Amino acid sequence: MNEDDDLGALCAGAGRNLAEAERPILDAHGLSMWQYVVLSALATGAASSQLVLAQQIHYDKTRLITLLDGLDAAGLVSREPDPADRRARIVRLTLEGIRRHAVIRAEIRVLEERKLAGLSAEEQRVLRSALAHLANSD
Amino acid sequence: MNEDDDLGALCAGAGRNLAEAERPILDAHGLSMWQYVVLSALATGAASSQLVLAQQIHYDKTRLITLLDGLDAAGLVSREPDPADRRARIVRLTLEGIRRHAVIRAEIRVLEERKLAGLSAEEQRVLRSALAHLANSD
DNA sequence: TATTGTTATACTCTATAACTATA
DNA sequence: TATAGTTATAGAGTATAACAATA
Repeated sequence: MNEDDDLGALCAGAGRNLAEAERPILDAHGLSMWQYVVLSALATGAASSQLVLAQQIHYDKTRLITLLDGLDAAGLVSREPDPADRRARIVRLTLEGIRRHAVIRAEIRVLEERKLAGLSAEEQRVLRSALAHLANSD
Repeated sequence: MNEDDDLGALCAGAGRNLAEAERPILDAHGLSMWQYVVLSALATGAASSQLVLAQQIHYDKTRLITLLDGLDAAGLVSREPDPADRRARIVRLTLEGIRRHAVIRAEIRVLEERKLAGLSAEEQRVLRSALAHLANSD
């Protein structure tokens, strides 16, 4: 992976490296990457519907169902009908879901710090800022 | 996509954004993303075997075959037996492959510059350097 | 009539195993 | 015996269509 590669190739390489390193952590907790993505999304607040959650994480609404089934069975998320629109189901973390997500995230943060070793604090700040910029640019 | 998200999520978000923007360019040239990845890998020099090429781009050697079949049929790559080991086939870009890759890469670079607008030259340099570091870190 | 959640189905992508040829 | 390329098959992942409940 070379610095004058396409930007997309660089992002893909970094993302693959991180994903491979995170897999053992998620495996140890019995979660898939997508399930962890759901927990992370819900950690910032409940989703007003499953459709909204699916769009938020760029995932298919039909596939989200089995994903939530697993998290529900594990007691990590709850789905309750929205009183204001009983078609929709509000998805939120349970107390156990909050705790489990915090544990996994902490482990992943430790891993990230190891991966980022060698970069200055300023370089790390620019990296995060630039990636966020790219993710939201048109 | 928020700056204090997991680094993996940030890379995934930036990578998805770039990939979606690049798709129309590749579609216009009748190539898949993986086929472009092959052209890019070969642009830096011929691959001594298909197995080496597969490992280089983190792709399955069995899937690489149909990928190369397509590129071969399009006249963009050639596969010749290695005189030193006739089991292996040396893969290289044809003249047309070199030309086509250069054209596509130029279009992608223009796109990248648009995506990077808003970041200073120094920030862009740090971004590329940090991503290359992440892609190769243990 | 439109939308949410759901299920069922088809399709694509990826991984595994076995075969041929060379070494 | 081991390896490169290939093919065929099975499996996982993803997308599409149709249905029930509610708006």
